[in-house]
Amino acid sequence: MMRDLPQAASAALLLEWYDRHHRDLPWRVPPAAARKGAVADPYRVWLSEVMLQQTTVQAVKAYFEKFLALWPTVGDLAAADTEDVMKAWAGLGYYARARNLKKCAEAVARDHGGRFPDSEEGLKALPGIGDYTAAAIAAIAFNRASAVLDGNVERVISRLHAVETPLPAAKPEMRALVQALTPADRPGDFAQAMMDLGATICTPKRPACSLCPIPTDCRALKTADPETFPRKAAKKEKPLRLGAAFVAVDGLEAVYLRKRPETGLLGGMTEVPGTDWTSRRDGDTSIDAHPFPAEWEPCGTVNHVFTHFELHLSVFRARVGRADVGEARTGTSGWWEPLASLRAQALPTVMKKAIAKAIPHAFEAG
DNA sequence: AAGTCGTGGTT
DNA sequence: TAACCAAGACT
Repeated sequence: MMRDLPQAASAALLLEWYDRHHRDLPWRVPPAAARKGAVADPYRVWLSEVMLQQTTVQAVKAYFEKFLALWPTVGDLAAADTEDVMKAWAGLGYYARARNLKKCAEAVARDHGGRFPDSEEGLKALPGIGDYTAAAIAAIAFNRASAVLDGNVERVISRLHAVETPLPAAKPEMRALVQALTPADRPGDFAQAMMDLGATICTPKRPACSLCPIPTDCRALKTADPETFPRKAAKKEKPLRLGAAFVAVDGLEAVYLRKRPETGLLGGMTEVPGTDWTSRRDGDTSIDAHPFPAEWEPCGTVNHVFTHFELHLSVFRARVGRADVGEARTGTSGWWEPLASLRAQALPTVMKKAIAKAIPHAFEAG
């Protein structure tokens, strides 16, 4: 029988561990509640999974609650103003996720009668839903035995089987191994159990193997140093880019802001005027690149690390009369935003840093 | 298919 | 502290 295979035994042991040690998270239906008939809401599962892409649980919690309060259903989100969605997402990073989130909600409302597709294939056809997220929603919200493979599961499965192939080439191999391990019963809890195991026991560094519920079949534990899995290619070092940002304040304590292009880095988000960010060390970062004439004074430098480069941003500040601001040099139209409402804008973290450097009290309560 | 795309916490 | 990397998707 299936249950006598080592794989089935591991899945069962893992589910038993999950019943006792699962993390309580706002978007989850705990095992005990599920046993009483509680069912996961696909909207909540989808929203949490998109937010959790490359993002820590801790960072997601507050955003998840905020989005749910603002838009309780996928229909509400579909009907929302995109700019409001970008404002609510500001600070969470990877802003293409927010744009795709909105597009996905619209597609679900328009093409699927307000209900998420219940198959992996149907889900993956939606914006912002890739291999992982489609499998996760299918398993957690629709009880499908799909192979859920994220960074946690890659670590767990690569250690269980001592996979020598480096990532990302090893993904198909790992997905097949996960598929073979996934039980027909409780596939959603199994997926979440694998991720909890990876997050709390089978950690990247110093894994707590003595607390692992499935140590018996772990090849990495027997034959090698578990910490060396998964194998990965060495990373490239991040180049340094330089730039300048200009914080203009008018007599009414308002800051001049503008909107970035819809695509690319920080696409569709709000910024203060500035130079391009380049590797050059000459005039491009100088005060001479200001957006309009004023007595610009240097406020210091903001350092910020993006995914593929590091930025040293020179910040300048000036008192500027609104009449002195011409559109000719800015290239795009902007607006004056009062300090009191600055926090509610779609400002990415790097821009909040720059503004705070020029106006230390800019984001204080009030 | 390798590069692009944020941010913050941990070690 | 500098490196690592977190429930990846898209081009």
